[in-house]
Amino acid sequence: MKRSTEERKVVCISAALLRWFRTAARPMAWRETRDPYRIWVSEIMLQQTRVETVAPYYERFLLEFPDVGSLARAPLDAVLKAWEGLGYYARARNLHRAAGILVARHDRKVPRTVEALETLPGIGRSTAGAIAAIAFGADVPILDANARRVVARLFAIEGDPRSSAVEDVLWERSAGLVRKGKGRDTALAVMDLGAIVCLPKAPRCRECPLRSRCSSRLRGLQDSIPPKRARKMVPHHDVVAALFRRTDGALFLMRRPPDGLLGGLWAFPSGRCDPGETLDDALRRSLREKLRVRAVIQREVGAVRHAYSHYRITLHGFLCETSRGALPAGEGTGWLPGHGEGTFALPRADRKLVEFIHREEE
DNA sequence: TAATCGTGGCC
DNA sequence: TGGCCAAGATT
Repeated sequence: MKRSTEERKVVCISAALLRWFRTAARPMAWRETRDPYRIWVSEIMLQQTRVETVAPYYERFLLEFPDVGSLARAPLDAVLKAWEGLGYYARARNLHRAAGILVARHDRKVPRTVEALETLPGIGRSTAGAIAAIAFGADVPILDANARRVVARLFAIEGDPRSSAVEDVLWERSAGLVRKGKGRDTALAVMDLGAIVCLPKAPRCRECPLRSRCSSRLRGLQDSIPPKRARKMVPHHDVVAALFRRTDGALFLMRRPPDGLLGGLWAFPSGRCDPGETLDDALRRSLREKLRVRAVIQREVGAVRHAYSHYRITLHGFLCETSRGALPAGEGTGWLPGHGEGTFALPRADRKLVEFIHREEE
C-alpha cells in the first residue's frame, strides 16, 4: 500500500531528525527550564526576533517579573521599560494583558492546550503550538519561520508558504513529523535545523541529517523553495522632533497613543515633514497642532536614520523653547532626567537623539 | 488577503 | 550602503 510506504518514510525522517538533535541542540537559557511562564515569555520575545537578541532581555525580564503574578501586578510602563529596544511593543502590551487574564481566570497558570493558549492576546496558532510542545510536551506541530522553510523544502512544497492553501499543507506535514511522546524535541529540532543547517540563503545541505530524504535536495530545488518574497518599495520620511530642555537638563516627553507604532512608549513631540515643507516649518506646525504652543527653534542637534518595519525615517532633533503657551503637564507628559535612565521606555530613534545631546556636553 | 508592527546583524 | 531576514499576531 503506497500510503503506508509514505508513512514509513516520514517515521525515518523523524528518527533522523531527533538523532541529529541530540548532538546539535543549541544551548539556550529558556531550554533549561520547564516553567511554562518562562517558556511563554521566551516564545513571545522570540517572535520575529533572533535568539542572540532575546537572550539578555529574557534574563532581565524574568528577574523583574519572575512569575505570572508579578507581571500582572506591574504597571504597563515597567513592562514596556523592560521591553525597550526589543521592538514590536504590542507583544509587551499583550503579554501584560494576558498575565492579567491568567490571574483573573486561569489560577495564574499558563494553559496547557493549544486551544486555550490561542485565546490569549499575543498567542496565535504557531506560538500556541510551541508553548504546548515545549512547556508541556504536547504532541502538537509548530509552524514558525524555521519550520515553514524546513518542511517546505523537506517535502518540496512549492508556492508561497504564507498563502493559506500552502499553509494548510505545511501544518499537515509538520504534524506528520511528530512521533508519539516526542512533541517537545521535534519542535526544538525543527527550529534548530532551520537555524543551523536549513538556512534561508545557501542551505548547508551537505551537513543535513535529512539530505538523503529531502525532496527539494533530491530535485535540486533547495534554492528555489521557498520562493523569494516580492519586495515592496520602502517609503522614506523626514520626521522632526522637539527637544525642550529644562534648566536641570531634563527633556520633555510625551506618551504615544496606546496602540499603533511604538504604542505606549515615551517620545519627543514630533511630526512628519510634508512634501516641500522645510524642517523648521514642519516642526513649528507640529508643535502648534499637538501641543498648542509656539516654539522658538534654537538649533538642530543631530539627525538619525532609522528603519521601522515598513518604512524609513530620518529623525531630525531640534533644541526648542516655547515663546507662547506652556508645555502641557500631567498625564501623558513627562521629563526624561538629564543623565539618569529614569523609568521611561523610549524608541531607539529617540534614544539616539538623547545620545547626541549627552555627547555634546563632553 | 494584505497592512501594520521594531530592531539589529549580515553581506 | 541598502535589502533581507528573524521562534508571528492582529485587524
